[in-house]
Amino acid sequence: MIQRDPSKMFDLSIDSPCFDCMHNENCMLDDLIGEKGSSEVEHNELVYSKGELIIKQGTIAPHVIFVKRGMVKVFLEHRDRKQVLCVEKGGFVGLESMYNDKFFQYSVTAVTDVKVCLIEIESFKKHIETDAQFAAKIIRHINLRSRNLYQRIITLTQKQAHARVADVLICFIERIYGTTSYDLPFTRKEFAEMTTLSVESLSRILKEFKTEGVVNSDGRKFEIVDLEKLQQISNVG
Amino acid sequence: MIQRDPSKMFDLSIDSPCFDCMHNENCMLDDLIGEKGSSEVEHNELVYSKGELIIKQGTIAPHVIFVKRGMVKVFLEHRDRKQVLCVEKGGFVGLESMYNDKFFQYSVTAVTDVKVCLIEIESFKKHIETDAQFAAKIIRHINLRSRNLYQRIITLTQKQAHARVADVLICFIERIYGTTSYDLPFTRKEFAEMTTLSVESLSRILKEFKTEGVVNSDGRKFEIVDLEKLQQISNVG
DNA sequence: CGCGAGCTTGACGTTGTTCAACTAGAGTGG
DNA sequence: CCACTCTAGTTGAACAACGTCAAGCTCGCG
Repeated sequence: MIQRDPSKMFDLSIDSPCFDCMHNENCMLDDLIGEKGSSEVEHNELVYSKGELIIKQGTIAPHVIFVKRGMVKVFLEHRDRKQVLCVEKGGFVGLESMYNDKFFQYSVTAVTDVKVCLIEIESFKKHIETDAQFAAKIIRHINLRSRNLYQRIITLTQKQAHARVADVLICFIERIYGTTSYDLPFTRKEFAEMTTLSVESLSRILKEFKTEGVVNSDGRKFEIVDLEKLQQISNVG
Repeated sequence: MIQRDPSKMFDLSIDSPCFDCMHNENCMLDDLIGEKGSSEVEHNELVYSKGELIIKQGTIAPHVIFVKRGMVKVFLEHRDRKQVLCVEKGGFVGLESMYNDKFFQYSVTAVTDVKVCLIEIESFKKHIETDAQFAAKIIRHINLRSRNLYQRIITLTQKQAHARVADVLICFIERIYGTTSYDLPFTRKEFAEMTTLSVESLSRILKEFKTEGVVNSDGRKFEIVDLEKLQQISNVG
C-alpha cells in the first residue's frame, strides 16, 4: 500500500515503517495517504532530533513536510542573521515552495524532537491536481499561514521593542502552550531573532518586565504575571 | 451567459457589461469565466478611479478581485499607520481571505484608474472545489505572493533605511516599469509607507542618493543613474 | 495674490545597537 | 576535587540610526 522502495529520492527511511501516516487522526494527512486510497502519494515518516536542520533555505525542495509531533522553527536567513517567522507544533511546512521555483523559501529546524512525514513533491502536486477538495484544504492551510504572517509583519514593522517581546510571549500562550507559565526551548539569541532585537536589548526588556511585575522569567522559565498589562504593552507599543 | 441580476450582492455594475472577462488574454481569468463555460461563476467588471479604496481591511469579503488594468497598492493598517506590502499591476488580490475568517486581511487602493473584475467568493470557491487544475493555479498565484512577502520581510526587518529605499526603487524597475526612469504615482508619504520610514528620513535619503550620483529625483520623477551602486546599497545595508 | 498641500531642511530627542566587561553554570581533564 | 574553559546571559557606557518637531519652501489652484 505504501511505497517503500529505497531507491526513491525521498525515501529517507531510517525509522520504522510509516504506520501512523495510514491511521493518523489528522484529517489532512488522512485525506492524503489514508485508507481512502492515494497510495500513489509517495511519503515517508522519520524523526529529527532537537536542533537538527529539517529544511535549508535555498536548497531544492524534494518534498513538502507534515509535522506530526514536536515543534519546529521556521525562519528566513539573510547574511549572518535569521528572522524567525513562526514556531509550529504541527501541520505542513514547505507548501509555499510548490509551483514557484523549486527551492525552499525558508529554513526549518527541529525545536524539540519531531516526527515528520516527508511527502514527495511531484506526487503531492499530482494529488492536488486530481482532488479539488484536497486542493481547497491546502489553500486553506496556506492562507492561515499568510494570515499569521500579516500579523507578524505588523508586529515587526509597526511596533517597538517592548511590544514585540510582549507579542511573542502572548503568542506562546495562545498558539503553543495554552498556559501562562511555560519553559521555552529557546536561547536568548533565538528569542531575539523572533523579535528582531539584539540579545542585549531583549535581556534589558525582560528585566524591566520582571521589575514591573508583568512577566517573571528565570533563564528559560517564563511566567506571565499580569497578562492584561502585557496585552496593553502589546497594543500601545 | 453572464449573470447580470442586479439583486446579486456582488453585482455592483456601474459600468458596461463585462465583455473583457469573456475574451481576456489572461489565462487565469479565461479559465474561470472564459468561453469554456463556468458561467456559474458570478462576476462583474467595474472601474475604480485613482485614489479610490477597493478593499478595506477588516470588512467582510464578498468577492475576490482580479485586476485587469491599472495599478493597485496593497497595505496593512495598524492604528493610524499603513504598511505597504506590494504594488501590483495585474492579477488577483484578496485570495488570502478565502477559507479563513470571512474578512479581508489587508486594504487595497487604486494607484491609477483600474479596471477590475469582482468575482463572487462563494462561486469562486465552488469553482476551485470542482476544478483541481484551476485550484493548482490559484495555489501557484498565492505562493508567488508569499514568496514576494518573504523578500519583503527581509527588506523591512533586516535592512537599514538606505537599503530599504534602494530595494523599493529597484522593485519598481524590475516588477513594474521595466525601465530605470519612471514617474511614481505616489506621494512622499506613500513612498515612506513602503519603506517604514518617516517622510523626513526618506527625503534626506533621496537627497543623499542625488548628491552621490546614484538616483536623480525631482518630485515624483525618478531616474536611476547608477543601478550597480544602488544594488550594492541594497545588498550591504 | 493668497492659500494649502506636499516636500525639504535643520535641530534635537529617543530607541535600540554595539562593544566591552563581568557573572554563572556546565563540561573536561589532570 | 579543583583549576580551566566555554557558552549563555547580564549589565553599563558610548554611539548610531531614525523619528519628531518646527520652520520654511514650492507650486498648483481658486
